Amino acid sequence: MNSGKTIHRKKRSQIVQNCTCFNLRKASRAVTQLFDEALKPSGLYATQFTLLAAISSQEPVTITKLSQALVMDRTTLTRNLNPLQKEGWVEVVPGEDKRTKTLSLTRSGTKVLKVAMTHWNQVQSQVVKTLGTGNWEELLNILSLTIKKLNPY
Amino acid sequence: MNSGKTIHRKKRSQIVQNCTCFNLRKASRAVTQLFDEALKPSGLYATQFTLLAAISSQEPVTITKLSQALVMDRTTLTRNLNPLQKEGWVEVVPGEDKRTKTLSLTRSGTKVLKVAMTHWNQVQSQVVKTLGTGNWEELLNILSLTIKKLNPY
DNA sequence: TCTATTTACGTGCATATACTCCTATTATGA
DNA sequence: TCATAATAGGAGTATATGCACGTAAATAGA
Repeated sequence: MNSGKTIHRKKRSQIVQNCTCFNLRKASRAVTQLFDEALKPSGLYATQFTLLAAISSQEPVTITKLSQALVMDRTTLTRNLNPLQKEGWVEVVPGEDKRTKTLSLTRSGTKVLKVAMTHWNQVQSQVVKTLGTGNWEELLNILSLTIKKLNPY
Repeated sequence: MNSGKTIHRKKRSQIVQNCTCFNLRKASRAVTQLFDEALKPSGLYATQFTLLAAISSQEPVTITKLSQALVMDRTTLTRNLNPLQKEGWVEVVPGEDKRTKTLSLTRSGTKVLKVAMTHWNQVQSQVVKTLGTGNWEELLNILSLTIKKLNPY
């Protein structure tokens, strides 16, 4: 026989197990830890690798525009740029519209990105292999759908 | 005809688009923003709601054990507990093993969790509806698989 | 033209995340 | 028993995230 408390405990356990937000964040933590570890030799965190690659593929790009592409708050992007600027990997210059700032990679930023890509390829392949190609494709597809449907921007 | 630079740009764009880590984090940001907004009336962030619910379903539980269940670094959990302790929602007491600390909800913690559950139910339902039930189930399943296969703990 | 609004961005503040190094307690095994 | 190893946890440091509020530049409209 179950006490009322036990029933509530089970209920709350179900909530945690079913929470879309919790499961996404949990999976993010697991995968981020893998990528951070794999990218260590390059001196980049996973987030920083993403930023450099995104800038590389869109430069010159303004802060607001890039932040929307990344589904990231504008101010978060600004702060995430700081360590990259300190390292001399990203150049931030005023745009033609004096309100804006445009981002681009420096030569040294391009270099570190190139090194990081080797390690990225390895860990990405490892993840695809571990999940199985079919599962990985399903994951990416459903994440894209989720972003598309729930993205506030 | 494409220049070498254009080709590289496309390549890097593909990398960002296909990166497992980037897509998971991006989706996490989108969904977390939704849940944070929905839970605002309760005074909880999404992460804090998760923590309270997890403690509620496992109390009394030690820090290390809970951190493993959440796929979260032990020290991260310790720090995430601080605001919850300050608010008087979580009680931290030494365990029988004097090295450990056991976590449990206070009466006030149980109360705020109950209020938050109402809002959680709403936003969770909204997400399921927006994605479509089938897609949502697929998302949860593939996230579970990902966590299971890639979880370092 | 000139004012009001919109847009782009930064800062202060708070929480989230994890690595490294450290202490205290428990367990092990010679 | 006692020294050593293993375990649980905390503090310092750094990055990641986003809200509220404020400033400067561009735009719209009278």
